[in-house]
Amino acid sequence: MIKTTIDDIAAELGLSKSTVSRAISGKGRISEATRQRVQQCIEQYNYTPSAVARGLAQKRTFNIGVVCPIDYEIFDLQYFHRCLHGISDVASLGGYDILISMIGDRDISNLRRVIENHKADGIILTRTLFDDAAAAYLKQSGLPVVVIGSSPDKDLVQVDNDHLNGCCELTSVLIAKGCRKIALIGGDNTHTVTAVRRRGFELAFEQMGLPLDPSLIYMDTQDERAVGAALEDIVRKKADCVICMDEKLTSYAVTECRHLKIRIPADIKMASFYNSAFLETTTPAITALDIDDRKLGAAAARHLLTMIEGQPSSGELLRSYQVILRESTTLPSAAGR
Amino acid sequence: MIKTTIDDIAAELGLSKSTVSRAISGKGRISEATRQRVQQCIEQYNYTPSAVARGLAQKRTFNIGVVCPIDYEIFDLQYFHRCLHGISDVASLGGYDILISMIGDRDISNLRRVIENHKADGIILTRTLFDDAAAAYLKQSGLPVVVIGSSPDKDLVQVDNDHLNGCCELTSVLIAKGCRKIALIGGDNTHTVTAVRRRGFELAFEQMGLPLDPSLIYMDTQDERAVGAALEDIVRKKADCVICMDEKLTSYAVTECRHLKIRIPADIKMASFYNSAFLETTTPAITALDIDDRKLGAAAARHLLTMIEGQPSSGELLRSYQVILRESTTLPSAAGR
DNA sequence: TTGTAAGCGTTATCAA
DNA sequence: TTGATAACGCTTACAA
Repeated sequence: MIKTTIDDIAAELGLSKSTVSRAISGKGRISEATRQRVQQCIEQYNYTPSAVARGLAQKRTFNIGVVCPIDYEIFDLQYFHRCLHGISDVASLGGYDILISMIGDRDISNLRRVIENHKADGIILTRTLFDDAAAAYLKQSGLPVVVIGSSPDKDLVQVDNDHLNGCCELTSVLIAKGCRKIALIGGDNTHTVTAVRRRGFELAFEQMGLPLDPSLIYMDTQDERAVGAALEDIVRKKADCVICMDEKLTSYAVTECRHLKIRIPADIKMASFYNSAFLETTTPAITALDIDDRKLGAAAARHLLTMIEGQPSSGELLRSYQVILRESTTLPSAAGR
Repeated sequence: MIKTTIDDIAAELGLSKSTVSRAISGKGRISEATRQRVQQCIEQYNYTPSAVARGLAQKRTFNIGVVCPIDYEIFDLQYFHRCLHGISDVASLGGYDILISMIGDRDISNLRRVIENHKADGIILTRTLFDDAAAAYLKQSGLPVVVIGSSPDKDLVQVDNDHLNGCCELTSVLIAKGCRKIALIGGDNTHTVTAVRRRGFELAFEQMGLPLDPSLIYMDTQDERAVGAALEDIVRKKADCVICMDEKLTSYAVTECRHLKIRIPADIKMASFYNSAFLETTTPAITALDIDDRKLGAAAARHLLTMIEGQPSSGELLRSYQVILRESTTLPSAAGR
């Protein structure tokens, strides 16, 4: 089963291969008659052009690279998968495929190989860290790069959800519901989004002109134990609400409340700055900020393709979030159920 | 920043590009002296060969395609991610990169594009369905294909964990612990693994020479409601143990038990045919069959690379599973905690 | 509108 | 051991 090439088609039709090429790509003037003939012959012979050859001729690969951190946990994976979905939608529209590079925190060899071998026309980073080895490497590579999330490096094109205003909005809603002593449990300090979420939280208090008790902010609480300790402290301080920065922390907090016999929302209200399926099925369901990760991925891919075409891009801040209110923050009066 | 090519290196060194090519690839006889000179020059100029050009010359892409079902749920994603990790390990050793095709149940256009444009040298399928559109398409494509899991199509090279014996072993352990009325809750009937797991369950009874009550087998219970209904039925029939086929079903079952005030393991024991981090943190921790997905991915990639090199492969059945006993199946006598 | 021919950056064949 | 030279399959000036 030897592959048919553009020469075969040209020979069969008695045309030159440049004519066939033009008929396929639609570039350059071509009579409608021959274009039809070519089209028909192509289908008959089941001819499909080689992307490799085309790539060599056009100095392109028609691949976009997506970096997948090897240390992604179960919760991150859903985010990643949805981003990928959006990226894939846009990429395939442009005739691009997706090349995945799995990288560790320090070992970015898979990414290097892709860049060095010129196997992708651009790269998307689905998260950024402070002191990000991948981001630093990509920057000096000169290839078009889009990061999803906010990178400390403002030279990189960024596509992000407006976490600042989203978190501010959710916090404001809780304040409006009467919460005054709101605690915040924050995760990984090396992730840039952590800082933004904290800022959004603080912003809500500033906008409402309310005092904020800094001792109610718990940062870098990564594991179950840390969350448990924070929660005990929070209860001791008689906070009326606790917000966790992501669904992992929230799940820890819910479990911990169960252990400590703290009732949600009767004893304390709870909310999450990142929604997930888990939060709607748990008892009680948890109020959360919902973000459309697929849109985020699609936007990133769109910007990357633009840059690959040679046009500049300045990134984008998407407003595709919404506050979803659930039982965990119902008012005391309505907490009869 | 114009890319340096093999010609530049050749010119700089006063060699022909074929010599340089040989020095790099190591193929053909070359004096150690020139090989060193070339090596040094390459590093100095920071030259890296174009994979596209090499691909065209060798009629290869150095990509392996991995199919990612778009409908993967949160639980599947962890399995997929670990497979991918193993695939990536082996692929990068062979100088290959990973091309991801996201496909729907029926819409395999992203996969088709990869195949038609000849963008991958082989494909790995991480799951198979009965009546699998992707598998059928790949088969007729003629490209090397490895499926992870057991496909009904025996023409496809399969790499799988030995679910049959694994599930049989877990079931046997439970029987040995004194369980007699063991119920089985099974998931998606369109997934081939579902049938294998059921068979392993039955096998344990046959091997022990014990009767099996078919009415305790609940198949195709996909959602929470179905699991809940099954569980109520199971309790009514006074089963002493229930095995769920995967961690999603198990999580549903645990939640349902909580609602129904059924205590695990005091009232009923519980186990899962697929382990996950979730099962060790839940209360109580759930006995499960642990499978090394990363090894599975690595094995699949190894077989695929072999096939790409032109050698035949007959697949592999890995025994990398282990039964992990946890609280959910402790004996009544020890259930004091 | 179509054809010719020169790339694109490698590898492979065959001489030297 | 090295060097010409012809592929590999496609695109794209430039010519006809």
